[in-house]
Amino acid sequence: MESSTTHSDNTRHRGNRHGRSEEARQAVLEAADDLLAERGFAGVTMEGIAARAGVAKQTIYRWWPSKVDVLLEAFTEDMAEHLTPEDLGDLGADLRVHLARLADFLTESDPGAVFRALTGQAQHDPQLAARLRDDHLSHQRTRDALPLRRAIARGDLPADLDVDTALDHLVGPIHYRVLVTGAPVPREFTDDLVAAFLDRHRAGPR
Amino acid sequence: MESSTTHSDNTRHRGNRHGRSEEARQAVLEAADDLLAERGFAGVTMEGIAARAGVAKQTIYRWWPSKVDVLLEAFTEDMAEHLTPEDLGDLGADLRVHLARLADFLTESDPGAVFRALTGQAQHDPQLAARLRDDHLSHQRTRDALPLRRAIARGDLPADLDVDTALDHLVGPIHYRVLVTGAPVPREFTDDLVAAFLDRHRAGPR
Amino acid sequence: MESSTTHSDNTRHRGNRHGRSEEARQAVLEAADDLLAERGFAGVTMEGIAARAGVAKQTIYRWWPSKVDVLLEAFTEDMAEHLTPEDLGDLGADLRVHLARLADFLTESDPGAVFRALTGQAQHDPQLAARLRDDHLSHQRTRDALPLRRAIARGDLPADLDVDTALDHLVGPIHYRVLVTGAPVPREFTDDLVAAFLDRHRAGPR
Amino acid sequence: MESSTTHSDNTRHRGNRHGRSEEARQAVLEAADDLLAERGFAGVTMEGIAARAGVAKQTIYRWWPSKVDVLLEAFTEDMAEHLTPEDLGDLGADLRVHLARLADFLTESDPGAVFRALTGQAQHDPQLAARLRDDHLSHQRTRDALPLRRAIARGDLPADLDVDTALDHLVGPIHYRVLVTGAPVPREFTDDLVAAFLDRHRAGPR
DNA sequence: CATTAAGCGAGACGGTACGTCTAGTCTTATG
DNA sequence: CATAAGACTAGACGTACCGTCTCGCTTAATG
Repeated sequence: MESSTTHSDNTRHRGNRHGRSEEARQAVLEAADDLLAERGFAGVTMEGIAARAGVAKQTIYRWWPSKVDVLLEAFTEDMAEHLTPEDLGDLGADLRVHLARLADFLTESDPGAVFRALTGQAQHDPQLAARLRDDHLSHQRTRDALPLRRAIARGDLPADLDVDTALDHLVGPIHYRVLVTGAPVPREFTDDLVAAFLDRHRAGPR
Repeated sequence: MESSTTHSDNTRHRGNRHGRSEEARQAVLEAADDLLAERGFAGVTMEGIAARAGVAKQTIYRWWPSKVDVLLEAFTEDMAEHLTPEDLGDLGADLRVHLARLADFLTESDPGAVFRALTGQAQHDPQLAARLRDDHLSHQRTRDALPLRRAIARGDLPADLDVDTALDHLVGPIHYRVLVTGAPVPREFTDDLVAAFLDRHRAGPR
Repeated sequence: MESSTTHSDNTRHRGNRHGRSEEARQAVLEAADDLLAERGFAGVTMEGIAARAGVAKQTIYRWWPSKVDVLLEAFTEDMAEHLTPEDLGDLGADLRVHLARLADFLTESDPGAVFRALTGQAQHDPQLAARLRDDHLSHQRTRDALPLRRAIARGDLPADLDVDTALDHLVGPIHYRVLVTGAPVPREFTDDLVAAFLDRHRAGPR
Repeated sequence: MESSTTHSDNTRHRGNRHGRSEEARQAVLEAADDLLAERGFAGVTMEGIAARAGVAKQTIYRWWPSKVDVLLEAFTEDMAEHLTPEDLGDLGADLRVHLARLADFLTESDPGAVFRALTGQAQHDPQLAARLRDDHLSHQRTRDALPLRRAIARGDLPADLDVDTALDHLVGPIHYRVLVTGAPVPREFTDDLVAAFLDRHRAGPR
């Protein structure tokens, strides 16, 4: 939350040679988030963000190339702490909790809505798609994989498990419902995904 | 002015008391398709379609409410015959072939690109999402389900199988790769999906 | 005042394939005039004209390249009938009346204010200067010369009079006061200009 | 870095408690002049001057209220020595030389171009008009009047001559050509103005 | 000789207007 | 009566300057 200003007094600067105004930055990110929530992606415009944030358009263009960059930063800031799976010491429990939280994040939360919008826009914009993958998705997949890696370390899963493919089987159907069919993603659905995964990979060898 | 219309009368009407011009309709659909292929979704504009099709904007608005409707109709027309699973008499074979064709359709084909664009846009537009589901997705899911229903009829799958959930497990990871991670979807991946499904549901009765 | 529409009913069209909207044209010209009168040249902006005229900016740009073109057209329309010297049959009387009216036009009238603004702007813009000269000034000088030409025809002035130079002597000091010194241009001043001219050119030969 | 500062200390201060930086002042004036010459009045912007002069915008605003003030100062500095009529002891000769130099100044010189631009801008800005009159024009008119006043003192012109009006007759047509018609102002034209003046005012007493 | 205060370059800020683009509506003449 | 043509209102786009505001540096007179 502490921007890279050199001084550390309580007086908030409003933009000068030390760098940008943290105040303006926050106002822009919040305005973008609010507009997305209230009016949808098409309702997020540079003019709208500027007006709502009480900021000049040029200030937005100075720091963000486009409105998706604003949303991307807002998104990154919002989630950060979210969606890191707990370590309950049990693969099944870890996965059940994590997938349920993932489903909830994607379908219910505000940052989840931003994610859906950005993923939608990424279908039209390969550069955005790449940025989403590099800046966000790769980290999330690393977090998603934690329960599997811990289970492998414990010997609860075979050491040669194809983790990437396993993740796709686990989270793919959730994203599919969210992005394509629009069907709800209840706890039974995520639990069943975990059950299918455990059936195959843990029951087999034992 | 000579477009590839399907009918072959020598007298081409251009819109009059006989009803709408098939010529104009085809020109619009093709122009929209071409623009999507050449310049991406943002490059598809009503003005652009009209200019390219040699058609007045009003003519487009008369028959289609928005540009996504044009794309939707072009898409529907294009796919129709695609993606109806064959009946080889064997569940595993049916699914393997079908999922491989689905993956190929989504990642390689022109209508697949339209589908990705429309699904992307549907994230911003709930009405489009509903229309996509009603006009297209529901039919596709019915087709996707055919191998499962045949297997149930044959007794190769339990009668109480939750077909919807099963479909989500089968096609969800494919869509996830296509829409989210951008990873390729090779034959091994789709075959593995089928293997996981068969392990779980056919091994049981054995 | 009758624009070049082909039909002649009383129904005012609002822009279609027959051509532009006369309604919009008039609204733009009036708005520009009003703004110049109320807020000065800097207060005349494309956005301001559009807002005041209840017209889209694009409509202005469609027909006029810049705000000075709008003012130029407004000016041309406004003056037309003005400043054609009467024929009283007497050189002195003709000139005295005409110069007095010219002075009044330049210092008091609304179109005179537009003329001053345009002439001011022409100092920054050679193209505007050329257009002002070609479209307006040359015609005005032809009108200004009428009394002289009639006097020559009557034999009241020598046939070899340098009319251009004579005009400069007559109207130059008036413009100088208006544009440079800002001094008032009373009737005595214009009458004196005429007296000086007559002293030299008519009194001499006789 | 070597600018033409008037003081000649070896240590050039760059602005401190002793007062403003002469270096910065000169750089600003030169930059404004250069921009006017190269890009016209519209090309003279505060940002442009600052960038070209290597000076902060604030420094300009600290000393000049607007860009026309910068130009006005540059202009005043440039002309000063120009356009003071010589005393040849003969009214006709004095006037002929002076008007020719005036015409040349207005049409050919760099400061003449600045004068035209400022006079143009003054049509849009009454405050600038007043300042131009007070700071510059009044002095110039005093200088212009010198030959007349000397002739009056010598008895070559009537003591009750209306000097102001006489000046308007002499220099008005020149300014009119420069500012309005754009016609050239050759020596014959200025000589003829003098001839007309002498005819009227010197011939009388004869 | 350290302090202090003014001028400086730098540059971010809230704004306004620019000129362009596309959306979606409307009107008319043609076939 | 559907069409091509195209003018219309509306509003977002991204850019250029405006004039204001810190900020940290430099510098010379003051204490």
